[in-house]
Amino acid sequence: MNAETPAPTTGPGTRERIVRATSRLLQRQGFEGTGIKQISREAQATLGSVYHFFPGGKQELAAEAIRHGDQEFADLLREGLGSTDDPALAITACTRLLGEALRESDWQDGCPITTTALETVGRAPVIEQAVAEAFAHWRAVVEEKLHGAGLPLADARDLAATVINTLEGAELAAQIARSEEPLHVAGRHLARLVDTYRPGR
Amino acid sequence: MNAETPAPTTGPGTRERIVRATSRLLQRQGFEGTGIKQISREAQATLGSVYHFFPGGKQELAAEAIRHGDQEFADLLREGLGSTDDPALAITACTRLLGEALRESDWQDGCPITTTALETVGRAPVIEQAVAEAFAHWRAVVEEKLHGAGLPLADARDLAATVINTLEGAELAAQIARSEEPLHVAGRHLARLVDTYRPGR
DNA sequence: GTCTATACCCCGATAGAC
DNA sequence: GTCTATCGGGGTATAGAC
Repeated sequence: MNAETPAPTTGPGTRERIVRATSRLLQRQGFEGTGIKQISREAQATLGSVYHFFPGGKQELAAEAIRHGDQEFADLLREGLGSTDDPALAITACTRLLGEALRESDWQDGCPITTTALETVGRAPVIEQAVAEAFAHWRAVVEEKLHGAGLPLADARDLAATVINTLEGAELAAQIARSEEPLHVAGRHLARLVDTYRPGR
Repeated sequence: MNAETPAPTTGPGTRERIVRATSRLLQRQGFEGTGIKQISREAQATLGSVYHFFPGGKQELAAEAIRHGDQEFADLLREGLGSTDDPALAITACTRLLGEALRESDWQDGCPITTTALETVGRAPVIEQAVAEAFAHWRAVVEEKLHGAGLPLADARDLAATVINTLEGAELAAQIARSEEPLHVAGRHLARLVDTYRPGR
């Protein structure tokens, strides 16, 4: 069923190096600010290889990179949410992880897909689709945590949306201010909000 | 003190047309996706005029456009916040205004500065400065409303940050989903959060 | 699958006439 | 202040050898 048969002892194959490099560049420079030549350079692949794997050009490549960023961010959410049973504390754990990653990258590595998402609203359907799926995925991860902790499904769903949206906004603010504080404040407020929906208070 | 002496009966002058066109284009296409030639075309000005008024080139022009968008967004916030004394209801009024504007523009006109802000993090100081001032301005507008409604100053300050950040994230989600719902959910959650800080409950 | 060369276009910025 | 012409470089994408 799987057509891929990579060599056993080598590192990531060409296709994967291209996707990874694209994901990182889109995160830091956005779609319009990133060139395919730059991608091929950073991925240590030739331009011919890029178009061999992604005949749809820059848009197809960006859509695949968005899916890569989707998984990356979901992994971070799962790590934070899995650190404790308490749903409110679990969310503040996420804000802490996000703040640390942001500081360590000198405030460069924010959400891996937001910049590209904004640049392509209403003008690149394949990318928009990948973006919409990523956000839905992240909301589902949070919703599952909140519902699993005893919150009614409808509340968990709405709260998950606001959790993701507030994390997005706070991460942007943290990048602009070059400070983890907006994320920490968001963590406290989200925890407080979630607690108002808890059965046992 | 003021060097400007515009003709009395004419419309906006060349400089202002350029700034307005730039602001709209940055809102919809971002910094890297917008060309100076396109700006001069839409502003009905020549390339020479653009560089006459903005010798610092694209960055200086973008910084000025950010300041324009700053005022625009602040005006919308003041309109929403001024619609009622109740601070929680005032915030939901803002989400309603944002949702209407978004829908009317076919989900194109989100926050006027976010895309450019993200694209230029850590790489264009004059733009970053204008962006930081805009966000501080918006937080101050919300903070004043909350403090004026009786919230302690420290609470009002922190809440204002989360209000702005959540509005940013919800607006992004609304553009992606092509739906006002994320903004409405954000409005309900923010109102609920603010209410937990109110003295009289 | 990988590589080079290249077609064709638009970019930001400048020069200098009017 | 306005306008046109142009410079040098980089953009996406393709062709075709190996």
